[in-house]
Amino acid sequence: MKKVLSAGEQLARLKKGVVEVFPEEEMVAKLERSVATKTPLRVKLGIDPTTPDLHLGHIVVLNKLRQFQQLGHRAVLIIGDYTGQVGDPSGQSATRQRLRLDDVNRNAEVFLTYARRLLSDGELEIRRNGEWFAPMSFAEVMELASKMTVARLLERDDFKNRFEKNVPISLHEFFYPLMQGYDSVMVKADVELGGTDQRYNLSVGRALQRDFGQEPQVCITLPLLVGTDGEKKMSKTYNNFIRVDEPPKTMFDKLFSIPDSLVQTYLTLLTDIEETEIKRLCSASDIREAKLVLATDVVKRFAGEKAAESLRESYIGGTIPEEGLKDVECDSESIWIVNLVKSAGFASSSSEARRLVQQGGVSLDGETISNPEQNVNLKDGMVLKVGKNRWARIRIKREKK
RNA sequence: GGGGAGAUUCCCGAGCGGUCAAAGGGGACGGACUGUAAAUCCGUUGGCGACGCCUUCGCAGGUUCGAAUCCUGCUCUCCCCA
Repeated sequence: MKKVLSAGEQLARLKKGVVEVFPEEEMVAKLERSVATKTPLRVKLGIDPTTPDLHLGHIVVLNKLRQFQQLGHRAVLIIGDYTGQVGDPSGQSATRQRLRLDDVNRNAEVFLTYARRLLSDGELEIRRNGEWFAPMSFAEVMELASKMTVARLLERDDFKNRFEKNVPISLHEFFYPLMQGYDSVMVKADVELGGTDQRYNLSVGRALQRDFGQEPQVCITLPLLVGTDGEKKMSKTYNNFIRVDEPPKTMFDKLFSIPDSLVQTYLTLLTDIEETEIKRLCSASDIREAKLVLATDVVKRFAGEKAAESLRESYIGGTIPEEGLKDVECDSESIWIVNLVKSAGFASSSSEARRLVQQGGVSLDGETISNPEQNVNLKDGMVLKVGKNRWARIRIKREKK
């Protein structure tokens, strides 16, 4: 392990990009004790695997968790296989559809794949909250429920609004914050991370830990990442997101194409680059340099150094990249252009593919194909480009034997 | 329980018997310009190997040569009164 930084230095690094550390005095105390006793802090992050569609917005908190690891602390990642079935009511104006355990488990696998790429294995503990919720008896559930009052639950706006507007609140939704808080008790968390929308849930964890005779955790909230449109929060519904499983080239291009006003935020929340360096990059006359750093750094996390560097160089040189493109398999060397675009997943219908071709948005190895009736001859390794930032590499599938 | 309004293509929203694949706006996508940014301009926005054909206007029937438009029933949503 590298040399241990002082509590003050650690705090300064950890505060980068965060909205709130509360209570901050307790954070300082915990860090000081950790340095003095050489004991890592247990830093909890709970994730409900409610969707297989992960985007960079989900990565912000993971990134912060990693920063804790880099300072020698222990990451405790909780997969909410039970809480996921309840559904977090935070920010919801109606009861969520409940998920089945199979779905939750499948989503969890996807999530873990990416989480492992970002976090280091060393100080990592992965727990599922079904581990303690599944075997609970009704009596134990009642015991837990007795720790919370209805008034405290109704303090939070989403519940209050629903209650006042007579929108139903199912009892199981009331349990959600309690469950999340109990997770903190079970893993004896020193710190818990979450988005700003998690403020209430995080504080319930503190209260419960105190009830169970533990030292309460410190809560850290992080901003919700703004989407590529620069306005609304990143979300699938607004179609302003960058998926984590995006082909590297696409991810690079999307990151490069974000509005200038967003560059500083993205660098702060998605990379480990220090604040002074970020300021310098963003105040430079040519902001493209900052975008280049951002795109390279983020892509490196997901696709590896080699692909990221290759993309960076191809961008600087204006050439077609060697690495990082999505592959499209074709079994014939001659194909109708419309079908090629469709099979690459760049159009959902022939009509749409035709339009793209007619509008001059489709090119093969840099040569624009404008006739939608055209059959093209393919060679293995050719690059298909659609629009400004959708690319794919052609792979001819050879029939064996 | 009583009374009223409405369900239109991704979203909002016109259309009220043929000229409707359905105005307009938003969004999205493509092109030009640029810095693969913003702004601006132009174009596209149901499907089909496609100048023709097929399927769309809550659901199911009916009237008509012809229906998103008229009639009947059903489902759902919203508002007012109790």
